[in-house]
Amino acid sequence: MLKKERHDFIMRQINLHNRVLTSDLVQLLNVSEDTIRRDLQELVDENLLYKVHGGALSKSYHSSFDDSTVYARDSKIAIGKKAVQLIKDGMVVLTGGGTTILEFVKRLPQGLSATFFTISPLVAVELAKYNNIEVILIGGLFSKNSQVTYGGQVITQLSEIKADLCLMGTSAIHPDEGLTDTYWEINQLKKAMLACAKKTAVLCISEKLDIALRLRVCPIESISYLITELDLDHESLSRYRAKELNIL
Amino acid sequence: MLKKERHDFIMRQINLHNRVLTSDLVQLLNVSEDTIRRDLQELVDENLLYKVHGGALSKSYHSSFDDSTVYARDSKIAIGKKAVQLIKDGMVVLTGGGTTILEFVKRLPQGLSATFFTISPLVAVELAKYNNIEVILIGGLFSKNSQVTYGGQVITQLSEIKADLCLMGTSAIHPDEGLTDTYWEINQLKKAMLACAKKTAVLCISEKLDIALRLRVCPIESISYLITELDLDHESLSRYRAKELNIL
DNA sequence: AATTTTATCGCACAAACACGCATAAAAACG
DNA sequence: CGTTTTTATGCGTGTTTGTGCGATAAAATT
Repeated sequence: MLKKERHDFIMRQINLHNRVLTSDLVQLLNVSEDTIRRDLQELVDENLLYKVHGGALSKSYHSSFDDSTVYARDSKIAIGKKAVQLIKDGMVVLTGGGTTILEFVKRLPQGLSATFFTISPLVAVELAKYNNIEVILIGGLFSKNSQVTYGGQVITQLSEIKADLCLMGTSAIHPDEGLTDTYWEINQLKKAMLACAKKTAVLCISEKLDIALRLRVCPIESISYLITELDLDHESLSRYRAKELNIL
Repeated sequence: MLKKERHDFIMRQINLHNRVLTSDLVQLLNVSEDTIRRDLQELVDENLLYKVHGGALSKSYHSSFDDSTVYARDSKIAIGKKAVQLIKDGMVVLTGGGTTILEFVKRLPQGLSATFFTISPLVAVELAKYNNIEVILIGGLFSKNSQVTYGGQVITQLSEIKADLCLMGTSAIHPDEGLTDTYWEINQLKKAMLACAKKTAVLCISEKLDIALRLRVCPIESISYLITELDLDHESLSRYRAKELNIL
């Protein structure tokens, strides 16, 4: 392999994952650590990346990437980390959209090998950064509000899927009313998603607890895991703890 | 073997494999290293390839890396503006992916009312910013390299669509060889896209002109519009002007 | 503080390269 | 036709570049 090709490869990895480990590159490219270090140094000289102990970072990662505008980002990161624990190698996972799911995806382990179905283009793009994850985007009408695909076609396709786990964000959850929503189409969509997965995890920031909206998606019993940013023994969760529900 | 024949051979290798090693050429062509080096140098002087230590790379091999800063952005904006002229109210448009298409989408007029099918999640998200555009994302396997959906499911869905216009980016276009590509799946995809649209516009920055890759998508006659950033009377376009093709 | 991981430096060696020169075939010319 | 000029190629020699190895230093981890 030519040096230039190696450089291109490294830059592709960097642009894809925003970071790269020296040790990974050694394996992937089958050259010595010295060579990788020299490559990285040369790319630094060309001002194409930042070098750090153990690997390198994308230049654009720090400057142009601004997700600080995400509402309650810290909570969502905490939820994302917890959700990652549910994912094992070889699983088939179905996800919805939303910023919480996105934070979850960003925190998946690099080497994970799994199959992900998703109705969110943004989630698909983020998932594509993992080499060993197969990503299937479910197509259909694209919703301008919630940035996911919806409609009859989506529901038809969902009915053909059998997933081990479904991860979804939520608009509202209530200990008695269960999962609820405001829009008919989204409601239908969530029902279909639930129906095709063995287990369901709901990702939910604490401020959406104890709220019930107009349309019912499912009772609380249909949910396998509730993941919030709160401690397990937090008072707000007591009424959920009583139910048949794993709380993370 | 004549020098010209050798040059042609080298260019063919480059366009086919994106790269070539000096040592391989020595063997294949049965000449000394010096001769190969001189050949490569001459091809560099003609601006036909990129020479590196150990061999040479295709000029158009910018393909999938360089994500952070859009390559040749100004050209792509110019192309996008031209392409917008083809879009009228009420049209059904099918688009591929890529940075050129994205620049096109960003330049659509605000009030436009139309239906867009797309295989690119990023394009879908961008299109969703227009209130009167209905966006349908075609789902399927998601390609990590080209960031579009592909595979059997996509092709099946495409076969059910009838679009007025198909807009696609391109890897390579050649006056005699037509549209060509390197990957089988993308090749199949483009064929399917062409098949379901009444007219096709190819968006192509000038440096991808006159290049032929391994797999053929369609002859030049199947294309309705060729859109580049060049002036209409630019010399590089003369060989395309001869064909049945609208040049913008 | 001890241990492991990652970096840095100098060196060695092979592969790739540039340059001048020699040769020979092809082309141009009287 | 013979001579000169041009072009194309290969060889020898010295140089540069790319890569890996070992020893040592620095950083992270325990």
